[in-house]
Amino acid sequence: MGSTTTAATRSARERLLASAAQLFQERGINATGIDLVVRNAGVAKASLYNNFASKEALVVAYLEQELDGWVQHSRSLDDPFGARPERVAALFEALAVSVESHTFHGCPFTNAVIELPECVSVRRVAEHYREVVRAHLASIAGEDPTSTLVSRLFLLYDAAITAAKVGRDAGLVRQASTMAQELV
Amino acid sequence: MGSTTTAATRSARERLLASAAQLFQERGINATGIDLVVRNAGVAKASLYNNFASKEALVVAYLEQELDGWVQHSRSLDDPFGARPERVAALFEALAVSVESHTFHGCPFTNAVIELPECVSVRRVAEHYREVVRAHLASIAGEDPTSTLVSRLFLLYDAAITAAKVGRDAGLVRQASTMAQELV
DNA sequence: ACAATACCAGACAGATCGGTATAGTTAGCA
DNA sequence: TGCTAACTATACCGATCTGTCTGGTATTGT
Repeated sequence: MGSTTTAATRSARERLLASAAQLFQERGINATGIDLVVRNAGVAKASLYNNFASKEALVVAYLEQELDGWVQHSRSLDDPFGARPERVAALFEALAVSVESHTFHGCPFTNAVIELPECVSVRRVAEHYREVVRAHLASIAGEDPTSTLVSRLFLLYDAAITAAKVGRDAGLVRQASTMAQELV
Repeated sequence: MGSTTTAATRSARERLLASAAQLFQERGINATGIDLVVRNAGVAKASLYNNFASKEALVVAYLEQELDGWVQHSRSLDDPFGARPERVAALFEALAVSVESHTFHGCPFTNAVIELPECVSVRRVAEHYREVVRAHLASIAGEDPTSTLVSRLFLLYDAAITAAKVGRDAGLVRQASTMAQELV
C-alpha cells in the first residue's frame, strides 16, 4: 500500500487518462460517454471506478494532467537566458504550429468551464492553470504577476487560443505573438 | 399561409427562444435537456417540434437571435460621429458592466462551438458572428476588416470575453479596453 | 503455494436523452 | 357554423447516460 503501485495499475489509469484526454478534447466532455472512454482505453469499466470516484473525478484528473503537461511543455520551450521577445515568441509559435497541424482543440480548461459551469472543482483547476500561466509570463517579463504588462501578455495569450479555436486562424495567433513581443 | 403567423404561434416560438437563450447560457447546451427548455418556456413539447425541426435547429435559431441582438446592442452603443477611442471604449465598457452584474456567461458562439465541435451549422453562425464583429470594428477604425489594426482590436475583444468568462475579471476587460484605445 | 489485488468482460439498474404519437382544446376565418 | 391550424398535456419509444454488480483471470509479494 502507500506509494506502492503495480505496473498494471499504472497502465490502466494512464490508459484511461490518455483516452479521456483524447476524447474530451476532440468531442467535448458532455458529449463523451463513459463507455466510449473505457472502450477507447481498452480497459474494463470497473477499472475506471477503481481509479476514479466518478466521471467528474476523471475530468478533474484529466485537467490536472493537462496542467502538468502545460508546465512541462512551456518549460521545455523556454530559454531562461534568452531575450524576452524571443521567449515570448517561442510560447506563441508553439501554439501557432499546433493550430496548423490540426491537433489543437482549444484550451482544455476554458472548454471544461464552459461545459461544466456549475462544477467548482473544474473551476478550481482552471483558475490554478491561469495562475500558472501568469507566473510563467511574469518570469519572462521579469515583473510581478499582477503587473499591467503581465496582464496584457496574459490577455494576448488567451486571445490567441480563442482565435485559434473558433476562427482556426494561425495568422491571428501570430498577430498576437507580434503584439506580445512589442510589449516586452 | 406563407407569412401569415398567428399571435399564439409567435408567442410560443418567442417563449421557446427566450427559454433556450437563458438555459443554454446558464447551464450549457448539452447539459440542458429539451424537457427543461419546454417546461421553462411554459409550452407544450409538440410546440417545440412544430417550430423547430430538432434540438440542433433550436440551437442554431438561438444563435441567430443572439447575433441579431449583438448587432442591435453594438449599434445602440455606438456614436458614428464620436472619436475612435470613445467608440472603442463604449464597446468594451458594456462588456465590463455585464461581467460585474453577473449576467455574463461568455460568448454564446464560442461556447456553442466548444460544446458542439462537429456541428457545421453552429460553426457557420459562429463564423458569421466573427465577420460581423470584424466589420463593426473596421467601421470604428476606419480601415479594411482585414487590416492589421482591425485584427488586433478583434483579438483584444476575444481576449476580454474569455478573461471575463473564466477569470471573472472585469479588471482584465478594462485592461483590454485600454489597449484597444491605445491602438486607434 | 497462496492470499491479495488489480484486471477483464459484460449484464444490469434507474434515470434521462431526443423525438413521436395521441387526444382534446382554443382561436381565427369563410 | 364548421373547417383549419396551432395550441396544451401527457404517454410513449428506443437509445444512451452514469454507475453498480457479478464472476472469472492474471499478476504480485511473501
